[in-house]
Amino acid sequence: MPAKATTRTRAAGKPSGRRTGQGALPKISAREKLLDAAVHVVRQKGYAATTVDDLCKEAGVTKGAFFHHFESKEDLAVAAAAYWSDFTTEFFNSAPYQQLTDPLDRLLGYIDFRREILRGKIEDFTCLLGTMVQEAYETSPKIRKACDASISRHAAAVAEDIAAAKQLYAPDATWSAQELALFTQVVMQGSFILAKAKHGPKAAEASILHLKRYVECLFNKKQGDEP
Amino acid sequence: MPAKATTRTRAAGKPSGRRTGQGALPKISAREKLLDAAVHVVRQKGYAATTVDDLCKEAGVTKGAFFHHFESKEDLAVAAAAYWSDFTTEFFNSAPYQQLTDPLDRLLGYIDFRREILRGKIEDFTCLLGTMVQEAYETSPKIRKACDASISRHAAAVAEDIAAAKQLYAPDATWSAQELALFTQVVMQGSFILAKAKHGPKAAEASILHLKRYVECLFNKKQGDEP
DNA sequence: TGACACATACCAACCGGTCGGTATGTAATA
DNA sequence: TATTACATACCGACCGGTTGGTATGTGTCA
Repeated sequence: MPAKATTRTRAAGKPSGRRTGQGALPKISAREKLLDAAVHVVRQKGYAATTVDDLCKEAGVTKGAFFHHFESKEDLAVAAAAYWSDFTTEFFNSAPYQQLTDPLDRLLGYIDFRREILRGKIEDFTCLLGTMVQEAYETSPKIRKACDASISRHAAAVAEDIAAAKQLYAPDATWSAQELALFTQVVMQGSFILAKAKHGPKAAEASILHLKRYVECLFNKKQGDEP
Repeated sequence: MPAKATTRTRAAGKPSGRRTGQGALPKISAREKLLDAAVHVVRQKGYAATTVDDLCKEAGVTKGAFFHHFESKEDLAVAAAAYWSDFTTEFFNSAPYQQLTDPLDRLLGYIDFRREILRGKIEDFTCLLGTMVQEAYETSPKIRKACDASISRHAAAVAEDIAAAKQLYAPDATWSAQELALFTQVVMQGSFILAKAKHGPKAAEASILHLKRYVECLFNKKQGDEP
């Protein structure tokens, strides 16, 4: 029952554009509904296999609305990458590990957190950017660049903590914070592919644990076993 | 003129089935030409975006030939996964690092080798399986299973060396050879995604170097810096 | 009243797959 | 050896449904 209520809140069809200011239902535009739909459907079926009609159906809008807000399917993909980037930035910024004061704790907390959120359906925890760039890197430069920008943005945020931790605990190490941050993203993206191949998150979780152990190794932490 | 001659040799229509035993031209069937085409085109455009006509054109055969050898596009994808698996198995089995006698040397040689072959066009060094499973894990169970089987086959080969190295140099370690082998594949697959996003292999190379450093760490090797 | 945010109706190109047919090879029979 | 019978490999025109995209209508709000 709570589930149904939650869904209805912003899903169902007709009386969509009600109430501008007052109290409830801040109104969700067709544009945002389509972006939400893209985030869900593309992660499930892939970009090329997702049709404009699929997205309209999922969003509960018509094709007219789609092409009113987006020039093309490719245009929507670019917008979805930015939308996803904003969403995940907010998501990780408000995650519990951000409260930790030590940058190395925060980094390890980030890695733990990424492992912990591997729950539920695969299309709900995998990454939109990795999915899209894998398909479109060659055929659509715009999508490729949008995905690159969003991945790099997230990596840069991780790199900040890495750089701070390095200055504190391993100032003379030869590796760079930038590259290590990208390596964390490599492990995440690779984990998603393994999760898809094996239809479950187990191998992905184990891989992220390996990543954690590696980071601890780089910072000369003792082999702390705490799953 | 040589170009035309070369193309004619195995492409053009009529006198296809010549010479059974004698000297030259062992004859390449339409089936194999289509599998080769799939390996190339799917890695470039993705599975869903690759049309049957694309593959026929690339292979220089007609649609009739396609559906004579394969029941469907999905059927070809499954066959291509096995074809790819056979090809890569042979490829890695005959790689130079296999000559090394120490299993840990062989493992590190494998990782170096995987980094070294990140050359040329992206679609020529990325993995068909990762590309296909990313798109089809949910929509095509057959393709998903075929990709899983081929990835697992390769991982199992890597796991053999890891297990042997572990017995020799780290018999009491808590990690399993199986999981570490899967982790190497996670790093490879993730590296390909980063290479696609950044349109170049640099970040991928750096990540595979991190993987090597991690393996050295697990085996208590000193930080050997030798790019 | 005009700009905006949609909905409806529609199209041409394209896609996976089918189908009738041909060319060539092969094995049995006479 | 010639004939028949059948199998394999392949061709390419064709089909119906789908796809991204367009043209046009309509209600709402400033």
